[in-house]
Amino acid sequence: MDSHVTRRIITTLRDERPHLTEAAASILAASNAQRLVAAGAALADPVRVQLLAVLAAAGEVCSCDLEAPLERSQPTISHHTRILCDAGLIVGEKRGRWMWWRLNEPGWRELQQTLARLSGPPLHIER
Amino acid sequence: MDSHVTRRIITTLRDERPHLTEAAASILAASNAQRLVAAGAALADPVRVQLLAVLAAAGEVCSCDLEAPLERSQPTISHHTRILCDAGLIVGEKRGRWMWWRLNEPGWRELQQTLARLSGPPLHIER
DNA sequence: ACTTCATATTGATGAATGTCAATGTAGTAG
DNA sequence: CTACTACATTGACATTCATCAATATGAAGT
Repeated sequence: MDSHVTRRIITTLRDERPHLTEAAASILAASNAQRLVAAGAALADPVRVQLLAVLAAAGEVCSCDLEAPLERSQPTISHHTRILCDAGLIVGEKRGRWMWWRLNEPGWRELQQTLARLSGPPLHIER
Repeated sequence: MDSHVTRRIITTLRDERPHLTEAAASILAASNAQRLVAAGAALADPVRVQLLAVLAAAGEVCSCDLEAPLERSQPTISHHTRILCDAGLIVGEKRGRWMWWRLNEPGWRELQQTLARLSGPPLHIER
């Protein structure tokens, strides 16, 4: 018998406790978890983190100007910008032949909210 | 020195533009970037994110009670807890033969500060 | 039209990663 | 000491990923 399992628990689950899965879902819905994983994967590479730092510093940078600071080939830069874009962390705008990238503030806000909810002071960030 | 770069283009780089690298470093130091990459890698797996959600919901859970909700073998659970622990997102305490895991609040705080700095606080977190 | 430049895509390759069975280690109880 | 339990580690395998060369797309200028 598994007896002692959890210590601090949400009131609704205190007695039941069969599936921590449900309690976890109440904190992090599946769709949010999925986006968080994508954001994590985007942040899981030093080149991409450096890329974000460059954008944070310069505000807006085109792809070709990323090759030098990141010391990667053009296809590799394109690969990384795509991953960051898909994760919602940056957005690109094509002007002429240049692709201008910048941080996507809404994406960052959502990420930080998800992390706040997870790391969670058991508070009500609640709508 | 201009230091505070804040987000919009820095005057010193507008014309010069040789090294975005330095401007990026002023926003995200190498050691912080490294920790961010580790945290990102830790969050880049759905099983680990689920594990974090379980801990967030239950407060403290031992390894053996993670196998069922995560639907993974014991070695795999051990593998994931190790990665999350190395990333500073969880901490474990051995009591008896059980390993009790919980979220590591300082680690989360640091991560959120790094993200806030990267995402371009319209503010002055300024040091 | 043609040329040039910036970017995206494809294909290939070596490296990293998630998974589990098998085994090792340590703590508890008998 | 022996047996059992919780967890960690090792080894092997399949998958994913980062990288670049080569090629394709597209946009602007001549």
